[in-house]
Amino acid sequence: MIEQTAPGFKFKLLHGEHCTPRRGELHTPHGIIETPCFWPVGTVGSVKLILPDDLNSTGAQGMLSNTYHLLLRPGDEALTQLGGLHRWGGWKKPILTDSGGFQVMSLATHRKLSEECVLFQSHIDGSKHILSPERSIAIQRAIGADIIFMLDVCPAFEASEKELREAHERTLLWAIRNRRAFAEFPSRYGHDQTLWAVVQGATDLALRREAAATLAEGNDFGYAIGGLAVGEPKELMYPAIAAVTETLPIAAPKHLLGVGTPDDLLSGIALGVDSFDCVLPTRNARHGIAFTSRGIIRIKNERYKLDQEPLDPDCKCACCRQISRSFLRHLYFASEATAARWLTYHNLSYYNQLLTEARDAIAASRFPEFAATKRVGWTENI
RNA sequence: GGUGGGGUGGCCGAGUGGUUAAUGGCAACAGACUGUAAAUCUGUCGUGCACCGCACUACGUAGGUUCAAAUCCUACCCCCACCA
Repeated sequence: MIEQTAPGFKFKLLHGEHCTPRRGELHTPHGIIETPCFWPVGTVGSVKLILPDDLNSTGAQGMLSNTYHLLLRPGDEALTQLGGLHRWGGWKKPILTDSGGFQVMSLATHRKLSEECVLFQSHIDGSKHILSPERSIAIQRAIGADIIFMLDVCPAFEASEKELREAHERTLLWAIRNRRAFAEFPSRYGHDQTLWAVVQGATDLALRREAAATLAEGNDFGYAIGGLAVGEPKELMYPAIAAVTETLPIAAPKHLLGVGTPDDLLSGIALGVDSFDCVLPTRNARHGIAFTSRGIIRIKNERYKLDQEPLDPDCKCACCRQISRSFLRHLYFASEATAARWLTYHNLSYYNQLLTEARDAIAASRFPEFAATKRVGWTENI
């Protein structure tokens, strides 16, 4: 069995040592995560609309939060005084934090990028905040996340060749500073943290391999694949993922940032990805979309007006056990917050059920067959 | 009975002679969303069709003035307020 350790952490590959898909266990100071797994996104320290207990019952094993947003408020000083996010936010399972690298892209109009750092102008009050590899590590230390990511530069899909190259090179240079800062700044709350590198390179396979190979020399505990699902066609996304997972060390856990749809997860798993995070199940829930084993349901659509079926007859979640599509539609149009809450709860439950089944399928060496039966694309569930 | 105000597309509500099939908002219908500036945003929304265009019907009702009217005039109907 392949296993790698770091203070407070262990990643055990239970299946897929020399091939994909992989089935594993990621031991963290806040519990063991069965991989492949999905991390729901709680940008400001909380998954929107969902209480920690409910998040727990969706089957979520961890939560991803965000450095930039928590820097703006409450700020790292307050976080330190409050004892870190685990203590402050009530979520006791593992926490993963994005470094703020995504905001380099998503908030491109609010930042200035230099060789040294990113200067953000707050989208909330216009105040200025510097995010450098050192600052990002310091803030993630203050948050107390189990897994923290290196500050990277995430290029936009439309980025020019030159911008792409710069983002790639800066990400590699910053990796060194990220590691140094991680070594210099101690963890704060008596539990260990682990630093993962972020691989960029857009859909350029050579660039991806180069980034992965260079970063691998740093012997980081885990790796994240960034800069995908930002608008590029899927035919380009999947090879980019493969280029990275093939190049990185087998023993290291690999996270695919910001992906994706249920089908993307199945594809990612097949390519050797161990974990995912994405806003899709939560954001789309608020926008009236449910993911189901038979396709998506746009609950606003008229055809669900008198539909007494549950969202997904095969789903075991509390929503599918208790209320119908028509009632959800009614709640949605009545602008009841519970509509979005039910849908968020269902979507997260659905994602986690899918991954639980995927892990079982991997363990039973029948993942390809399993995945084939689960792919639904973006077809509508009627 | 008198005086004043008002009747606009499913609803509310702008518009007081000419780029008006008629601003907005709501409702309705459809779509987008992938490390969350998003419980947000976009499109359609009188009818018909050969539907990036054309035709028809529309601003209480009926007439009238005018090259041109939701907008001006007359009558009538209805609603609201106040006064008798």
